[in-house]
Amino acid sequence: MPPALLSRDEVIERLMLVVRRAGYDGASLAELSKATGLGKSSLYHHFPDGKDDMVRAVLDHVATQLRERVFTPLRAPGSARRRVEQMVKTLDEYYRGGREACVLGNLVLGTSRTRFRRQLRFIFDEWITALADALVDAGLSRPVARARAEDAVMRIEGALVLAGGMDDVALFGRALKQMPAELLAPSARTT
Amino acid sequence: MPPALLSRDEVIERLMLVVRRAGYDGASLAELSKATGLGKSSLYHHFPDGKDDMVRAVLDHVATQLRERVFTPLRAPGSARRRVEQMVKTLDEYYRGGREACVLGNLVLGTSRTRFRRQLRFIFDEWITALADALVDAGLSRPVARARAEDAVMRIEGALVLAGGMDDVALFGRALKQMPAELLAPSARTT
DNA sequence: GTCTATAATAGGATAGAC
DNA sequence: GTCTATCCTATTATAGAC
Repeated sequence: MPPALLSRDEVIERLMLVVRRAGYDGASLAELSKATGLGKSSLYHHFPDGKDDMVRAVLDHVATQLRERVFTPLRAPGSARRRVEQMVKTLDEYYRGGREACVLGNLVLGTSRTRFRRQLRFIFDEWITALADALVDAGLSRPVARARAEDAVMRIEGALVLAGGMDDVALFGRALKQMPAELLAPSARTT
Repeated sequence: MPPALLSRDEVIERLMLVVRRAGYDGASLAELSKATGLGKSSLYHHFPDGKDDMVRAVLDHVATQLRERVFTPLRAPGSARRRVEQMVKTLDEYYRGGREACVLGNLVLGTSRTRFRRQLRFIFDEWITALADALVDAGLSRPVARARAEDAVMRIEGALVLAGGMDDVALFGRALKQMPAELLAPSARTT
């Protein structure tokens, strides 16, 4: 936002890095200020409603990024398996192999869930729907595809929590690795 | 702790209810005081190091409860399937069908992960190990049992996050329901 | 073992100069 | 659009009476 300094997107990107590490309750204005290089007053200039505004912007930004980097590629031409593998690769990079937490998960927990309910719900639903669409392309029935997509998002969130709790990023890597096969297995018993 | 009022365990139980809803960063002394009916000074009397002490006590309490209600039953005599189903039932009650968050997950996220690293890691590991032992009893190889147990804990944590984020507890119910079958399926492709 | 009172600090937010 | 200075409230923590 400052002419010659960071663009609005860059500012929001830095806010996002704080929020995904500390969550809503743990992200202080002091930290957000430090991370962006903007004084508190400058932050209020760009985000008049304070932290809530900033986090809303972060969620908008995350939604946009997910659309560009995950949802749209999931609907691109090419084999469904390729597209799912691409999603896994992108997530592995975004979460730095399990070392970084999820903004969404961090906002669901703590005291902030109700504050951002609509946005959170919408993003999760978009994600699940995009993934389910790819699985339908791969020949699965709509209900099976939806159930598996929900399961995949669950696992990703859970894998990040467990990898953080066990201090073992390998858990996240393994969960990601087996994801394409489990999502695309011929429909039978797995719901 | 107060003679004639709440026992120490009851106090800690109430602290736990606050922590699992608000997390470390979102749990203020004012709330913890209100939830226990003890003034701030009384809380400091029982937990001299303040919030950190309280949360450590909460984690000890959670570990004890899990041992009594989950880990020990997982190793009791009887069919492995029964024992896994019992775990699922207990978890469903504890998390109130997905309406309540997980203390552990809430402490992994936010800024508190490093503070309670050891305890978190230990509890998750105990849980996974107890579940894996039951699966070995059911005839699975040790590595398959371990991998599936990790996957189950992941799913539980992820299901709570996603159910919270989507505001749809049915997601949690479904995840739990299919858990016994997935854990106990004959070993083949599912790792 | 609990309380009231109080201190000390951090957090969120605003005013006004530049 | 950013800054310094300031305000107010909440938060953590302690002192000391009962």
